Amino acid sequence: MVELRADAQRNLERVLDAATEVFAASGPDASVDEIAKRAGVGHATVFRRFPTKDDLMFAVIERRVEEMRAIAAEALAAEDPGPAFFDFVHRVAELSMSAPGLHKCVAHCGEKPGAAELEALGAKIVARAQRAGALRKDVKPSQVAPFIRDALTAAPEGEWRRYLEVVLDGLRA
Amino acid sequence: MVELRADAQRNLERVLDAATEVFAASGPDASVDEIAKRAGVGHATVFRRFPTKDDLMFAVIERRVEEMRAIAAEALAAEDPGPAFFDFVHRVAELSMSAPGLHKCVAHCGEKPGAAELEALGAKIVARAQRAGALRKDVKPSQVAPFIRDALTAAPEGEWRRYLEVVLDGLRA
DNA sequence: CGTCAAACGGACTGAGTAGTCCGTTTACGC
DNA sequence: GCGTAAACGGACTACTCAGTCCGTTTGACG
Repeated sequence: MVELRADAQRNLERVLDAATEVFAASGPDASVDEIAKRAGVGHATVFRRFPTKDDLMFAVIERRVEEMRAIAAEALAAEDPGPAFFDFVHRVAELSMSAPGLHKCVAHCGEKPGAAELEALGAKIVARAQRAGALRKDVKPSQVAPFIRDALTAAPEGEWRRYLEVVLDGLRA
Repeated sequence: MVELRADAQRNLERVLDAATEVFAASGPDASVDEIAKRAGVGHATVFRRFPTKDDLMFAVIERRVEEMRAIAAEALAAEDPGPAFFDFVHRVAELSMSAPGLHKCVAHCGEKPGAAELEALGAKIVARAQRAGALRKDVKPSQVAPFIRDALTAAPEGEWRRYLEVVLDGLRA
């Protein structure tokens, strides 16, 4: 990726945006044609940047992970660890629950780009909030993320926000 | 279904068995060809009994529901309501967790044949166990099934048995 | 401008799959 | 056995979709 002509760059972004929307809505079975159409390009253009559909899916996920990493960094930089933790969880939950199709995509391409780092950042945020006395200290920081994830995936359609509040209340000091 | 020639009857059973296996393993994306091959018949034979793939999927689910209904009836007939409840839950959990692909099939064909009756039977079993003093009485019988289902679907790969025990312990009087 | 490589996209290929057709085989009653 | 309707299954159609090809367009740069 040495340089990219202006039109190519623009189309690349359009394709990624469209792919995110479509995969988020329809999961990994969405067709490349539909994505190309929504992006306003021919589907050959999609395949020029992403040799296979899986590569495209991978790129979409990577981008989403990057967003989450940014939110995590923000939370780590915030001055008040307690509220920072709760805000972080809410934002990440909102982001990931707004795109149920992407969960299936992640499952589809077993690779989880950057998942480990994200997990580690989450643990740091938890530990910081615990030290600040905002969270109970008898749970391991690394266990909080899976715990919340489980609660979200188990939540019945449209009820995940309530579930999340219950879980968060349970974690408060 | 007035009468069925002996060979037709045999093939019908083979098809249903094969479809159950294949759908359980690969979910709703499994191809009719594969099912037919596993059943040892041509795929036209499958389509003769089940005009569409969805009809076949529906039949497979119906059959599974029937199995569960039988287990529920047994639990209701048992003399000791407490153990009957726990045994019922274990057997149903084992049955449904042994076929993860079928969950996706159920989701695929929105129709859930007999789900309501099954739910009602479950509630009866719970209520009976509560009256016998084996279960805590501060949960509504109708809430127990969804609760357990959530725990199972949320369980990480291969950990569902542990999760189930925790949940069941929580329900004991 | 004029040039040219980069980028484009419509048309094509090939694989897979749901569902149909029809000539052949087989169970079953007589 | 024999005749026949039921059942069978290989071949066929129609369609979708991932991925390729190639003739045309366009942005960048002198």
